Amino acid sequence: MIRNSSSSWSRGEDKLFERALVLFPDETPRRWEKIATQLPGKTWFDVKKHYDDLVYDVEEIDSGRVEPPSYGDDQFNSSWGSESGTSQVWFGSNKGKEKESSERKKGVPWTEEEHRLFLIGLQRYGKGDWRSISRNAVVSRTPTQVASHAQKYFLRLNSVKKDKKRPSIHDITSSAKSSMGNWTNEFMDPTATYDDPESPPSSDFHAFGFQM
DNA sequence: TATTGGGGTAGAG
DNA sequence: CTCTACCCCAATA
Repeated sequence: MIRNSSSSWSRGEDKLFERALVLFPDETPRRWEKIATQLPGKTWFDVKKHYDDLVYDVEEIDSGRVEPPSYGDDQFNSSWGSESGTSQVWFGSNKGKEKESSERKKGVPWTEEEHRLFLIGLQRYGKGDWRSISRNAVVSRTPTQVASHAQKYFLRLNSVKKDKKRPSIHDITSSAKSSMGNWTNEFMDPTATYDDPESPPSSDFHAFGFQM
C-alpha cells in the first residue's frame, strides 16, 4: 500500500523530484508546474500525484504506525552519498522489534524512505521543528536523529554546491554555465547538482500544536 | 593509509 | 528543544 507511484518513478526522477520539492516550497504558486519542469516526461499532474502519494505514505506511517517499507528488499542499493550505496552496517535486520544485544549504538543508516519522509516533513513544518518532523514525518527517528541527519544533509548540499563553483575563479559573476549545462544526465549521480537547500523563511504553519 | 561519508553524542544557547 | 562542534566508524580513493 505504501509507496506506489502512478507511473514508474526511477531513482533519478525521485531525486529530481525531491530537489524540486525543496527548491519550490509549498508557497510556490504553480508549484507542480515548476517542479514538472525539472522532470522530463512528467506532467504537473504526475508530480502532484507523486507528492500526494508520498504525503499519504507519511500520514499512513504516522497514523497506523506502519513501519517503513521493507528496507531489506533493496535490490538497488540506495546511494545517498556513496555511489556504491552499501551505506553502513546493516547489522542484523532490526525489523520488528529491535534486539538490543550488546551492540553499540552504531548507526542506522537512513534509507531513502526516511530521507524522503524527512524532506516532506521539512517542507511541511520548516527547518527548525525537528520534533514535529520526527513526530509526523519520520516517526522512526527522534528529533535528535532528524537534526543530525539534517545537519549532514544540508552540509552536503552546501558542500556540493560550493564545490561546483569552487574551481571557478573565472566565474566572477558567473555566467550561464552554472545554470544548466554541466550536468547532462544527473540521473543516478549523487554528485549531481543539488542547489539551494535553504528552507523558506516562513516558519510554516503548525497545523498541529503538540509539544513534546 | 588518507580522505570522505554518515550517524551519534556532547556541549552551549 | 535546537544549534553547533566533535568523535567514531565504515567505505572508498
